[in-house]
Amino acid sequence: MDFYLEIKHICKQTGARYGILHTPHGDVETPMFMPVGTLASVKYLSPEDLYELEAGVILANTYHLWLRPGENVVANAGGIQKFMNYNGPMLTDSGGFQVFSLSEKRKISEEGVTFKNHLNGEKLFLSPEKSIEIQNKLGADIIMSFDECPGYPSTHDYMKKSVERTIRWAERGKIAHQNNKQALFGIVQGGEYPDLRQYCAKELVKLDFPGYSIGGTSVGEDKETLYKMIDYSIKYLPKDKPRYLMGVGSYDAILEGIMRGVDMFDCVLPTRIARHGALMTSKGRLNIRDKKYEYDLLPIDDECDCYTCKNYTRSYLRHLYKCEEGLVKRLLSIHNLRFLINLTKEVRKAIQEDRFGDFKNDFFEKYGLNSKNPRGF
RNA sequence: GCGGUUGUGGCGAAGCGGUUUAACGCACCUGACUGUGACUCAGGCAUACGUGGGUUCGAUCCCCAUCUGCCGCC
Repeated sequence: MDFYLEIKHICKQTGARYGILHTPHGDVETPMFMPVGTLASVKYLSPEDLYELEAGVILANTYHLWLRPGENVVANAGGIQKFMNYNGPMLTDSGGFQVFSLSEKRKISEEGVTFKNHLNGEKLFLSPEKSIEIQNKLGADIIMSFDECPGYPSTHDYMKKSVERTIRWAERGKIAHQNNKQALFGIVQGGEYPDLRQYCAKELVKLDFPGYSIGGTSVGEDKETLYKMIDYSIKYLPKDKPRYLMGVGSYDAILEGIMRGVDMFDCVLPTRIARHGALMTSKGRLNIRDKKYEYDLLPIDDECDCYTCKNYTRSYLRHLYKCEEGLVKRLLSIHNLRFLINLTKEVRKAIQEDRFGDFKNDFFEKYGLNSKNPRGF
């Protein structure tokens, strides 16, 4: 089998997992953070940048690639890795999140979701089978079940119906899945309701997926609720399969997730906020456009080893940002991604040395994160 | 020299006798962004009605003078 998670160590202090995820496009260590490249491109970064970042798995999106350039264009190029010239593991999201994010332009039925194409208004229909068919053609190493991602909060009544449908969709997707080189993950939904999370997780486990995602997260819930969602889901998932927490990229939530047994994270946060001038640093958040950096010749973060921090000053980066020079988006994206990748790297080391609990506490203390100020990013 | 025209916060630009804290853009200063519809969204600052008179219960808005820029003519 080309795809499996090899658990190498479990932290005696916390139970957090260190492992190696084997994929057809190479091995990656977990826990890991996966940059998002929706349209087969991590915005402003080249594959060479991604290699230097040690980015590992890159995400792309079924819905967006379906619309442009179309899955056949990608298949014609030999699959998404060849198409975008990234020789590493990739993952495609199913389009389920777009049911949430494009909620004003869609209608959900048992069969699937009717979308209004956000580019030209054209009516489109995406079903579990269609999503899998597209993902088969895109050819990523890891693909996602087509799920419904309800907003937060949703009523128990609605969530129950939604979860039952998501489970049926997962089963339909599994039946439709034809490419045995791709690992299809089931997605646990159920909002903040423990009974629905349990039900969903158990039903999906019966279908025996090679990995499981925790979805319905990062849709407006607070951090404590997010952590409950993880807890309510993860305890029913098999220990030998990878767990992927979808859409979470703030560093505090990543650490909390890892402590709870999560192996994989993805998020647009580091790249999106970078494009808007906000940076994650070992001293907390920094906004490069702030006037106080006008004459500042220090790097963004003196503890960072990224290309940007090794070569550029805050003063220059601020100048680029203020002048809207495109280069700044690349340089800042590189920094934020490297920050999270380095964080998970340190976490892996801490897990192997059975001190992840201490690491997490130290980190939170250093960043001034506590119950009074629970917010990282 | 004569005629016309213009003059509103750093810049551009509404308003044209009585709902104005005098719009709105840009710039400037901040904040947000969590399976990317995103160089987006939100908020804030600002010694702004050329100057001096006059008409009016009331003038950015009307009249006179003056200064400034622009256009045209001798």
